[in-house]
Amino acid sequence: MKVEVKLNPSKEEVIDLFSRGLSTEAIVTIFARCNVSYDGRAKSELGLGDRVIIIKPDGSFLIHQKEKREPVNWQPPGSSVSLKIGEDKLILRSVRRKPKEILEVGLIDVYLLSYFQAEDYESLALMGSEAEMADLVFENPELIEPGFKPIFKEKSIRHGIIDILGKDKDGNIVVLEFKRRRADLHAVSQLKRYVETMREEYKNVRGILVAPSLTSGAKRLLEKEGLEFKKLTPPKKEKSRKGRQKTLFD
Amino acid sequence: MKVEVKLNPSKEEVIDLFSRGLSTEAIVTIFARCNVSYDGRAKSELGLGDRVIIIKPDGSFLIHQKEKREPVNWQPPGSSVSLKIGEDKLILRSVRRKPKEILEVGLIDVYLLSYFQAEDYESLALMGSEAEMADLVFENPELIEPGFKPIFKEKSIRHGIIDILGKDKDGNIVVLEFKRRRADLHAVSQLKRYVETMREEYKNVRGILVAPSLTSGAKRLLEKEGLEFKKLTPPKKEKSRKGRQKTLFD
DNA sequence: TACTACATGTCGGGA
DNA sequence: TCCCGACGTGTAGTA
Repeated sequence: MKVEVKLNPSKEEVIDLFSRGLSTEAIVTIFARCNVSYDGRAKSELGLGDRVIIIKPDGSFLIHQKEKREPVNWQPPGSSVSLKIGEDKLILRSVRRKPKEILEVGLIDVYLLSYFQAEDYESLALMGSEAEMADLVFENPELIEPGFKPIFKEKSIRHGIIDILGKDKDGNIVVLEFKRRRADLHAVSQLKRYVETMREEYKNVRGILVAPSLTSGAKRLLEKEGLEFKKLTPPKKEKSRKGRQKTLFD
Repeated sequence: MKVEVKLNPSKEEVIDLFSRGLSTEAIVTIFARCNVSYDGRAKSELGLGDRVIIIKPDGSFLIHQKEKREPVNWQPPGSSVSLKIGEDKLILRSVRRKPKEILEVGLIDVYLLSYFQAEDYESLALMGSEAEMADLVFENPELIEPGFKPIFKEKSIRHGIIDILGKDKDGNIVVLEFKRRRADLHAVSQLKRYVETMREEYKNVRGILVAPSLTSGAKRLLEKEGLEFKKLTPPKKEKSRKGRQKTLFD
């Protein structure tokens, strides 16, 4: 049986179903009225309300309110969960070792408890990352400018890691920084850091920010610093593989 | 009835329960074998497997595999969901308008479908943020050094926003940048950007990175740039309120 | 483990 | 709306 579910379970049924879910490497999902305390890197309190609680077999622990993409509280993979019997309620507790973090959920009223023995051997194939932009340029340097020659990819230097380091047709050293989305001040600062580091050792160092667009502030700073911009949108091509996956959109 | 649930629902039952869940502003949760296609800012494909799907009344759409804190695919709040009848399967589709993004889930086998009319009027009270560090220093400037006088908080300048801008006992301008956790290269670059912007107009500008600690690289860059470090850990004090919330830890 | 940087980041605040 | 920066960011890759 892949799924077990109990509506309005008693305390004993919660304990039973929860422990069976845990031991069978299932995803445990709980709909409950609860309050939540967290203490770790920060500290938080959440008063009573109805939430969806998900506990994954890898220790991930999610508490979702009825809005937003983000869980209101959580614990990352590797955390250890336990269910304790409090005075008048059950308490779910998840502990992370390093850094030490404790999440406690007071289960005031459990509306539903379920577990799901999910079988999943697939992982996501994503297209359009910054890495793919850099790969594309490394293979097709003329996308930057005629005569550009990439030399290093992911080149570690004193104060960071340069996406692509190369030379232009005049022998200038060129630092490329890629952004898959509109580049902001942060991106310019990053490029500037790499360029300044290279200039400690070399003359004639150019810095080019490669992105689909720039924020107004990024453009301002880029120009002030004498850095350059090259418009390029990340490719959404599938990486060449033997068996091509058909998509739902086909 | 707050919760409705159906094990191994038929197509018709999926359609019925799903639409009732949507119309009642409930959180809809589905355990299913599915495949997923996404196209928008990036593009992705996910082959067949068992996942937990959550659709919130604000349009948030989450697809969780059995590992990790992060959903493998998602749609943010404001997206519009619909359920279509495909040739041999149901297809869940969520559309975001701007930027245009489409998420499609092919429901091969629905093990469980439920909805949960969650009532929740509470929001998270979090302690230990960077903003609280800055507030603390604004109230207690001597935490930085004797004679420090904070003047502006969240001061917008040409290339960014300075956390705290003030003067030291000798009349030097002081830029403070706060990090609630170990500060890295990025943090130093950020501080350097603010300091350089201020130096366009003023002499004697100091920059101090205020954080619990520094990465090795951050320390290296900070020293090279003549910037300073002040160790400070974010406070986890509750903001003063009338009714103090008792925690589960009490 | 620490460091570095990406992310379909998400989210909130301010102009 | 865009811009800017924080986030208990999480996550992957690498030394």
